[in-house]
Amino acid sequence: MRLYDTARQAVVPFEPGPQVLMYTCGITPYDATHLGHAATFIAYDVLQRRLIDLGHSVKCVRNVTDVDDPLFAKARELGVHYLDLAAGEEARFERDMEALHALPVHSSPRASSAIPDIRGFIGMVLDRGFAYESGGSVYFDVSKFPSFGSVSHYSESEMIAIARERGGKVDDPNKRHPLDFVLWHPSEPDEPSWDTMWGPGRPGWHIECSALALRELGTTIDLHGGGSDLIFPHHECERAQSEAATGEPFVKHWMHVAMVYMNGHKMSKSLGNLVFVDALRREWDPRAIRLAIIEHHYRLEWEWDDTLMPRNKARLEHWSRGGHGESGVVDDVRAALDDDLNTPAALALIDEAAAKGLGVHDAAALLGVLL
RNA sequence: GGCGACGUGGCCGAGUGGCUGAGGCAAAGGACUGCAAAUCCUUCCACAUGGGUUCGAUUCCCAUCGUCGCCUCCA
Repeated sequence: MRLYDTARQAVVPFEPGPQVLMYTCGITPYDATHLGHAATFIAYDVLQRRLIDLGHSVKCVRNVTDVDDPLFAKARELGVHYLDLAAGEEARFERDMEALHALPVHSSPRASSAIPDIRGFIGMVLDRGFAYESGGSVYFDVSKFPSFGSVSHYSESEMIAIARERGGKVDDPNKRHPLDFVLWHPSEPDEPSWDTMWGPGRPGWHIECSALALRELGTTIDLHGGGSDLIFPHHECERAQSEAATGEPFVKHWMHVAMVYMNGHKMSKSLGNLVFVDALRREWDPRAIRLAIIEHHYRLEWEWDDTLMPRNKARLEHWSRGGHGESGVVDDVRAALDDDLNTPAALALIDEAAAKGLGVHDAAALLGVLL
């Protein structure tokens, strides 16, 4: 199968061994799952299904970021403990994913479960000389890592210029280099804090994924994913610290899922242009929601609009009318998926077969849609 | 500013180096109806702009313009 690799900026063969090690960045559970989240994880679900269909076993880890600023802020606002908020939202996310018929992932480790791993991981980075302590924080030393930027393809001078332009942490006097990022930093008074040999505090944003990937999957993983908004800085920093810690390649293949738009803008909480999965599935068959998502190619940005659900409800009914006899379209669907996960083409093939009155149950099942 | 994506008829949205071009919605006309709705039939309308490559481009390349995204909150 061929997939686009963000780091190589090209569609390249993706030919993992019998067991595929896969890590996708999950959610920060402080609010309901919206279409953008669903689209991301459904894309990886379709990938997983095809890999299993090809005979692989897939070990997919999807973390839950339950130690993070937006979660603390929301918990503060609601007056609840951040872990209570996280547990509730995580459960809601799981229900949404289950309703959309997503395969269960191998594990969904929480950042809060990884503090000992993070401590050890930071120790590794420090021991190998890629990080330094300063002012109660531990920073990654970007100057020691020349290939910083090779995932996102920003040059160092560009990143510095941007950082300087935006102000903020560039001028942090504890930093040696403006692009150095935090591995560990002191907590605010009302934030959780853990003791370490370099001082009390909490993990930096990127470190949990590196520590969890190492803990659950080992030094080198086959495929790492997430939303395209995570490419920089998150995945750039993650790769740097992981390779610094282990000395081994971190990720063989980077796969990012494009953003979903609504009313011409990226679906985001600040704009309020959100469609929540739990609200949507009160009104529509979850299979139709899945179809509405995979009607789009994972790598292209797309816009949510009101015609999507009626159209895909009709599509679902159309497909269901065929008999159980198989049409031979399954192999065409496989070929479409192997071509950079071309789900729009796969749907078109099935539409066509269904229009001829052929059975498309197996082909639909390959996409995670049980008729 | 850097990087990236995109720009197809009123709207959404496939697709292809060659009589130019799915499908859906909308609209118009007709059939049907007591009148409508629904349904069915028919019709209308497009490949951002300028170059280049080519026998020939909407499709490939370059530039321009435009829209949008990312740039340490974000799937």
